[in-house]
Amino acid sequence: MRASRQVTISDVAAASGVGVGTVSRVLNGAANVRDLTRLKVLSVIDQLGYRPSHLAAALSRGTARTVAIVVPHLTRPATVERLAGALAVLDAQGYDTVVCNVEAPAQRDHFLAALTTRNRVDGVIVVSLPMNAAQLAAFRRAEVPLATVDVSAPGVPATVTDDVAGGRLATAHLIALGHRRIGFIGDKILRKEASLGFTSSRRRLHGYRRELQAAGVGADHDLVRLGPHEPHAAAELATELLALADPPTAIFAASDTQAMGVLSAADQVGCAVPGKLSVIGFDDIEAASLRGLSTVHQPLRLSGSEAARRLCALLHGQQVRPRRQLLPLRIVHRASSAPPAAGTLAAIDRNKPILAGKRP
Amino acid sequence: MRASRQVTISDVAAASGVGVGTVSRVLNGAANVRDLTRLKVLSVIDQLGYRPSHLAAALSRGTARTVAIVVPHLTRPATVERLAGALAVLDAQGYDTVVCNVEAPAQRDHFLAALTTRNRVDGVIVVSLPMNAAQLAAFRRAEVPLATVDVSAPGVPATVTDDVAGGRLATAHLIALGHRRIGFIGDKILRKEASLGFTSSRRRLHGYRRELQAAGVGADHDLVRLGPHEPHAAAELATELLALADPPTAIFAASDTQAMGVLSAADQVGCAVPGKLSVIGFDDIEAASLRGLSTVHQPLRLSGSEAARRLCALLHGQQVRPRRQLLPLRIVHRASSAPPAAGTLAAIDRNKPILAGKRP
DNA sequence: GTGAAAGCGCTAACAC
DNA sequence: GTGTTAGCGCTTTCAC
Repeated sequence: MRASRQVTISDVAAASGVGVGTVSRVLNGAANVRDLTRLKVLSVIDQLGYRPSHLAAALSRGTARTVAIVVPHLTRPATVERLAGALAVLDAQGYDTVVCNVEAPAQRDHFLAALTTRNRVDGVIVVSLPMNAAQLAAFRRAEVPLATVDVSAPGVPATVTDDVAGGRLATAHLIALGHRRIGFIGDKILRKEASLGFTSSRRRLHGYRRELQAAGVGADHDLVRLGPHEPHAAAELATELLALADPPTAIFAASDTQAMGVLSAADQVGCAVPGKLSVIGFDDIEAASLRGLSTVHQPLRLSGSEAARRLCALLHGQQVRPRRQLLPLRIVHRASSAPPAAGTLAAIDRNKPILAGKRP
Repeated sequence: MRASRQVTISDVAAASGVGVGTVSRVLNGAANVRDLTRLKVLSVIDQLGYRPSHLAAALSRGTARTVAIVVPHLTRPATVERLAGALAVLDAQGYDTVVCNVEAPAQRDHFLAALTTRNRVDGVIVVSLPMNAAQLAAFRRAEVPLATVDVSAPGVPATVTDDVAGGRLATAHLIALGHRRIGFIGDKILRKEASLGFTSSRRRLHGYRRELQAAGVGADHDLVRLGPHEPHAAAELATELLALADPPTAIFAASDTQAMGVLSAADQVGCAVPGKLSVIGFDDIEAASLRGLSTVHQPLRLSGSEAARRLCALLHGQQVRPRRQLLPLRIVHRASSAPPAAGTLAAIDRNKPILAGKRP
């Protein structure tokens, strides 16, 4: 048909005077091949410039040795850190990794649907994105193993942290320092169709409220501000908070990204950190250490690599246990948080004991 | 052989009372199928729960509709921005994208070699990584189309900026503000085996030197400091510079990441920016705008999307022209750069005219 | 508009 | 150890 065909495994077999099976064994490093035969085959491969077809091998084998990872907002530092963790493991295990960057719900649904195509990928890691029942069912039907990071789904191995506990940790840190008026800045909750459905900010807010309550600190609804995830948006909200008649002495931002915005807002309005305002974030991205931001550390990279490791186990037919893997959280106390200024402290009741037991 | 086989296209064909060819046409949305036939086939597909095999289709078609992108240091903001740009285009064009994150030379060589396997990927985008002649030859032999970002190779479509010009731009900006003692902080040049071979920092340094010379400003060798790319390393170098008997009044950092380190070092030693020290970076990553860092803007996201667009053109058999696509650079003047303090200015010759024409 | 048949290039099971 | 062979599940001519 075609003028000059590609060199195939049978060409190599013919030229080496062996069968295709033997060539395949050489190619795949199977043990049972005589050294002499191997050398002969190898030299013919070289002479003929033979290059195996990845696709043909994959079809024959029945697996592409490829994994997909679906991540929202790839460019966010926390996301890319997780991605890097997963890639490192997948790579070491010999899997190609297809990255699906999701910026909108439609995209998420598109990817999730496409990945259940048979033989497309051996497994999928889903990061932070809640899946609906239909999507989960599709994966189950397609028998495409799934592992998640930062989100749970029934029957799916998940690598998560306790965001509620993290919210409490952050809040407790500020309370322990003596703060009583503590603001919260997090993600705005959008209507379902427009949103990717992240839950971490909401859960951290929940932790914040619980901890305030547990400490007997009255919650001021006005100190909770929600907006887009971008630092600039967080900066605006922080500016509002600082302009209040009775401004907070500390702000807990639901992510380091947003905390960066708070820091820059404080800078802008000449509010000293931590002198007049303490700030704590969440995640412990690289920028946090550089700017001396106190934060709740979560092992981002590890979350990616653990999910990958667990997916690989699944692909090897092994059991994954526990189903829900809980990664630890801890406070990292840096320069952005300190006891409130004396003048502010004067306003609070020094005799009331601060609830203990939650300190980092 | 196996107890219950997967549903294949011929099962669908049989159940629909048509040939496999017709089913294939329906699957691929070919025009020449009667509506009634199409509906029938579609309903059978649904009934049988048939899911096409991606691999089989790919082998038969001869292409995996997959592209690989090889990026160094994925987690760096500039890198991930480029990646996101490329992914968006590749995605829209219907390609899966395999991401290869390179952190060390051995990994780079491994990926580059693996990607020339036949039928593995339809094309490859290489970011920032210089390739040697053997690697380029391998791609040519394998007929795997290549496009590069931020690095050039003979015969390969490249999407780049003029880093030397960028270095001059940054330096000219500082000179125009009145600075004469201008420090430079960039990447240390490692021995070849240990290094990924990035050239941008070196080229920006070159631009810095050229511009100083063109402006008739004497270059002080002691003001040029090279180290690891990490902000902390840059911070250390900046601290050294600021501790000099005759410290610089401005620092040009070869990347925003390093500039962040400079900013935090200045903060640390109580050196006001831009009061006592002006700082300019390079890249214009998101953090730069947040921190008010003056910088040389380069269109990072665009560089990724353009390379992807050009690779796609190549894959469609189209010519790509010009071979070397030069993306524009421009100064973004923010709060971190300003004229030097009066006391410092006094030391320089006010009568000597500042070379003009290079201002942003 | 549709069916039949010839690959695509490999892996793996089995026989020797 | 090594050769033989039967798939893997599609796409794509080419007739009709």
